[in-house]
Amino acid sequence: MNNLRFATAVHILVLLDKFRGEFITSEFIAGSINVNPVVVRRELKVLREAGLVLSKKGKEGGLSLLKDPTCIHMGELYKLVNQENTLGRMNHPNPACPIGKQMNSKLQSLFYQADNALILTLNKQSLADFAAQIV
Amino acid sequence: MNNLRFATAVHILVLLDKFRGEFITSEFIAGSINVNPVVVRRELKVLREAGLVLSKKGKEGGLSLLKDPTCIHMGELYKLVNQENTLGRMNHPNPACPIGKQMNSKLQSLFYQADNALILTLNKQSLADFAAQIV
DNA sequence: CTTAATGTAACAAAATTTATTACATAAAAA
DNA sequence: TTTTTATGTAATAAATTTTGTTACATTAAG
Repeated sequence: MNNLRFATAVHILVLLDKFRGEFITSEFIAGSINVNPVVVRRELKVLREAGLVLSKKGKEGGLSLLKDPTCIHMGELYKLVNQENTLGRMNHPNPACPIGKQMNSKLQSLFYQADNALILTLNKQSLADFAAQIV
Repeated sequence: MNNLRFATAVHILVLLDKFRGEFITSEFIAGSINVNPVVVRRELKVLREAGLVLSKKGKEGGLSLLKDPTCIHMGELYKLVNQENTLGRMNHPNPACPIGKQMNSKLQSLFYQADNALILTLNKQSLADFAAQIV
């Protein structure tokens, strides 16, 4: 997760929360985040497909928050934008090594536990909670 | 953390644990992990500087576990190999945007909380615990 | 019909990560 | 003392991932 996706997704959702009821453009969002609009649209696709966001095409179109921000939890969002293991990738150990060949199955369960614990922690905070910190 | 560093560090330490008392070479470790020996030595540098590992140069040299494996905790190890935020990087929002300009300080504290929770979870498991799963 | 928006593919550029080569240094053993 | 075998690390190359950009199809309001 050495990327900007979580930060970008949160930023998008906070803006949508602050402009609840209205439609704002990806251009506007991109201007606030300071990235290319296409990057924003790519992230919006994920949010839309997860049912968090509504998009309206054409003139007077734009984006709008679809789901209740008190029901959008940060862990859920993290899972959405990060499909990989939080603790990173795994090697492909030498199958001829009796120790190495057992490594990945044990790492996998450690990674799984860690991901779950992280998501549970993040789920304690909703988008509404987070956005409320921003005046 | 979209890299192999944590998996690599754990693998190294498990091998050192299994060969406790002996010196094993970075070449041997690399052979088990299936990576270049230089990658292993780079990681060993971090482990050595943190006092986990002892290295002996020259003929008959190699690596050996220095610290008691029941006192090496996974969270500590994770911190060692991952200096960045677990939840990723942050954008550089437009300072002219009243919402955007507040984003990073709030994200920073969320990131901090998440990192702490993750490390606490990982610290419940020691190297000894982890290695014991591997016969 | 014009205008202004999303949606996406295709490609380019940048940044990060891993692999490799080369060689200095150290220490044991012949 | 010389040879052998290790670590340590710099420098560079290659691969992969991430982000940026361009282009254009599609959609809908006015």
